[in-house]
Amino acid sequence: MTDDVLRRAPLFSGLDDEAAGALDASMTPLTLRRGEVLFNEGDDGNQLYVVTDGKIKLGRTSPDGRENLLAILGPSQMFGELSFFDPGPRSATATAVTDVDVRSLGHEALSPVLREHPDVAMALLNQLAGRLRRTNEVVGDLVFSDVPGRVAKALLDLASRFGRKADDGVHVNHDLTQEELAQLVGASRETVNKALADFASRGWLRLEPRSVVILDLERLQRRAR
Amino acid sequence: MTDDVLRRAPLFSGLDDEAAGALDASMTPLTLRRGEVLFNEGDDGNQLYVVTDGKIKLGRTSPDGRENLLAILGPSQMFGELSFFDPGPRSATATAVTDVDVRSLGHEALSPVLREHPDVAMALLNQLAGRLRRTNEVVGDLVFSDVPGRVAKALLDLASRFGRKADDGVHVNHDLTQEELAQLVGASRETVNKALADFASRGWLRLEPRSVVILDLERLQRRAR
DNA sequence: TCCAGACTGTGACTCATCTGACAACCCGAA
DNA sequence: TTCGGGTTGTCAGATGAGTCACAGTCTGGA
Repeated sequence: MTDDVLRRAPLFSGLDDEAAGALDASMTPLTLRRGEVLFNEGDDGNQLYVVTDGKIKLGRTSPDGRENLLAILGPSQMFGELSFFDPGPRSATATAVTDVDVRSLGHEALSPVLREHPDVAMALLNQLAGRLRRTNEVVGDLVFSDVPGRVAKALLDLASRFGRKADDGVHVNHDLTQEELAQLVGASRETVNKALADFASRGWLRLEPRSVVILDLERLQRRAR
Repeated sequence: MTDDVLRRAPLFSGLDDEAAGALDASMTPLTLRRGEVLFNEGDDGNQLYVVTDGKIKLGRTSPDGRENLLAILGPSQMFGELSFFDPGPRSATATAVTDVDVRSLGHEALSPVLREHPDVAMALLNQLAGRLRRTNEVVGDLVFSDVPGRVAKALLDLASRFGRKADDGVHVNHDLTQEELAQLVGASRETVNKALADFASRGWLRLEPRSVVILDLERLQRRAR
């Protein structure tokens, strides 16, 4: 049920059922098709969103048109908070990677909640701190790791969030093209393709369209460091 | 007065004089010499710090010993908040770049303030969101820009925070060795040195030990993009 | 005042990654 | 069933930046 998905969002932690219900009621549901854009880098807007189903990608475009993905977000994850807490134009473009359902929340609706429920503010601080931690990690990876290492790391991250364990390995339906995967790790599609092919030839994983099956988690983890 | 410096910290915005005084009183002052380490990556600890004088660098070390700087912090700036809001080991090492004065604050002292002053929580959310924005920007730069571009950008950032305008240009006493500057932009010392030498030969800036004078802000800005 | 150690400046060599250029493939829509 | 666009797989250069290896310079202590 999408209600469960919502309740699992950090935004709702620390709220009793009544308050959660009230907050939920003030959110607007929204559906997008794969490829549709929710908002663009540079847009105004202070809505905050929670994914209830599907995946969203957050990306930035360089002056010369190349693209870089900051994150892939799945159910229960929040985005759009930057312009929400630090008013200003959106710093990234949000695009649907699959068909998606999201809920949006305006500034007016959340502010009173933050005032009355300090726990929610704490949960959000916690959430942002965690996000900052992970982003710092990404910076480190870009500086220290080579492309195959970053690809391995990205696959493991996707696996931990979207993977399903099966007899033959961990099935990761990431829904990303190799082009998108490349933008996510900050490399060219060709180089990422070679890294994937290499992993596959070593028997660490099996490639499928927009999906991989991880066969040897151990080695992939070792390659990621 | 250091009190002014403190009051300018986001932590204190939204507090009336009384509350600010109380919070101030619960902070412990601390002095470090250039090179001294305040805390290490991996340490436990949930203190939050505010710089009152001097500069602190936050850095991470890769498994093979190379180093990467996440930020250079000056007066009024806060750090150590990650382990504060998202309990866990410190994700970076904090080292004094110059002799420094800082104030530290324990979790026990701030929690009640957050509960009673929602404005402070909002200011902190705002602060973290801003930090996240800038870190995302850094990720983009690492992916899109070459080393000279990143060096130019770093110099401009340092100039905006530590620069003093004079007749012959903007004097930026960054107090960083070229090695540190290189770690900040994620490049080798040699490459950074060459970029700086190139900028100097074009007349965009004049090199001084641990300091630069920016002579042509315009061009440097253009090179940064 | 002198020295040692830490910084800065610069070259030659190497290598990972990007670029550009194709061929092969797959799947959905006419 | 066939066509076409969006994918995936590979190759042969080109190149930015890292590493190594010095020499020159500055600076703070003894």
